[in-house]
Amino acid sequence: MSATEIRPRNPQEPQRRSLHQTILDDLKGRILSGKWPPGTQIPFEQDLARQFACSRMTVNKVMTQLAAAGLIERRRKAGTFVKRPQSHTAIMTIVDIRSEVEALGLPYHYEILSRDIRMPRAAEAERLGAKGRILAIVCRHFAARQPFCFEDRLINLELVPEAEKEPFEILSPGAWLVSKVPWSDAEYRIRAVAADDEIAEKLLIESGTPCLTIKRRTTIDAVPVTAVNLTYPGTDHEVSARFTSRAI
Amino acid sequence: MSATEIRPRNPQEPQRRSLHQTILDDLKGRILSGKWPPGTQIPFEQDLARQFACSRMTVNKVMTQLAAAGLIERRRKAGTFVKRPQSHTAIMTIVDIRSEVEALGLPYHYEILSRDIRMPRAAEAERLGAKGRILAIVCRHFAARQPFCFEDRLINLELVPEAEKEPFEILSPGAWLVSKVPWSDAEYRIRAVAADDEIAEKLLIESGTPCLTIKRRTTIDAVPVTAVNLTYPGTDHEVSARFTSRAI
DNA sequence: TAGTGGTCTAGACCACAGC
DNA sequence: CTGTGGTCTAGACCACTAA
Repeated sequence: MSATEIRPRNPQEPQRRSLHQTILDDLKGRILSGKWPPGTQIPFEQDLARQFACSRMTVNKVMTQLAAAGLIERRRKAGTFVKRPQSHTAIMTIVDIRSEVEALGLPYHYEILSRDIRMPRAAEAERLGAKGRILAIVCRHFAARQPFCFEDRLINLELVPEAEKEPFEILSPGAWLVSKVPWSDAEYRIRAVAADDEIAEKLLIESGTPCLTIKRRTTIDAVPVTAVNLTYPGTDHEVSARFTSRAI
Repeated sequence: MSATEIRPRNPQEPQRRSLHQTILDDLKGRILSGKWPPGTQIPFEQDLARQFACSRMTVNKVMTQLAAAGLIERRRKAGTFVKRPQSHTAIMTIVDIRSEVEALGLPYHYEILSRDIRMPRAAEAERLGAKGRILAIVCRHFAARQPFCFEDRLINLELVPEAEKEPFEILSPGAWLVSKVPWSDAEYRIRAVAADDEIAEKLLIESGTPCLTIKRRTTIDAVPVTAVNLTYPGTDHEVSARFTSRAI
């Protein structure tokens, strides 16, 4: 009879999660973990359907979601590829207004003030949200020979052990991390502060000058990657952000 | 023959947009426009399938997307309903730290300092992004009898004409707008400033005190709704934001 | 218990971009 | 021209829950 045809799913597999979710989690995991770095070609729908023993429609639904989420890019005939994430700066941007005014080609450099590998102190462990070994870096960024940002960063060495050997000569720690961990979540806390003596000295301003501080904590799948405090001197720096009630 | 059965789509309708997109835009439009306010029950999948002359699977795909986007909420047996948007404060929160410290139940009030209906000046038209009549409101918010926010707001009367008659006695302009226009997009620009004389007077602080300013512009489908400048005195106020590399 | 959403299929046609 | 993604269907079974 056609009874067996009517029940296409295998009844002896109760499957807690939906097939959707299983496939989605699988593919998403490979992308977020970096196992499939940006540019990687993802198998064709037909192949995936065979691998997961399901219909192409089911795979297609997952791929549609991944594409809508911006994790992959699809082109007819060519195939499907892991997308390079638009960095957070696309939606959350630190604008240096003097830089804007002086247009392009401002000479930029930065210097590392200190670099330390250690177990975190209690406050640092709380700040980062992890208790394992950390890399603590303090540095200054300059634009047009003027200091424009003081950076105090903790990096979770258990998640990013390569950071231990990295000299950060070419890329600043932030830029290097973005290249290493392209997909991540971030929490921001922004406030105005009056410069204390240390900050004032480092940023060549007077104590009490208004500054903008940004505390950012970055995680990937809820695992802390890095925690950074950025201090921008004076009133010429601006954070811009954009929130959309979800594009579809 | 079964040839006609093999081609279920009507060939004389070339349809530029996919059926997906058409249905999605339709439903999305009714939700965003407020024609279907939060809580409204959306027709059942079967009914929608009949209305749009398509299969339930097609409708289901759209509904799944709307649900993933947070615009609707679905419950088995009960049906599908327009969701009340979690306000932007859920992802972008202005934290008053003294309020947190003093826990719940701080006495709150606010006062309107000025209220003006007029055509916008050039700078205001640019700030709002619209040239029609505006309602300009200046007000102060207090917590525990201390001023904690100075607000300077423009409202686009062409989009929200009801604001003209609204006394804002119960709800502050911001809260009132959220109730009127639940779904909107927002751009933020945040910076540290030194209080000028006017701000210092209004917030009962000394000139030059660091303050946090937030400029927010709110749009709905790219049409400006309101532009507001918020100034928080001192260093005890914090903006927190959260960015996720897109949840799926 | 009945009815809704949730999932899945096997197959079909189409549009488009690489080859 | 070939193969990929894009779309759509008619129907099936399942899971949950409100009534």
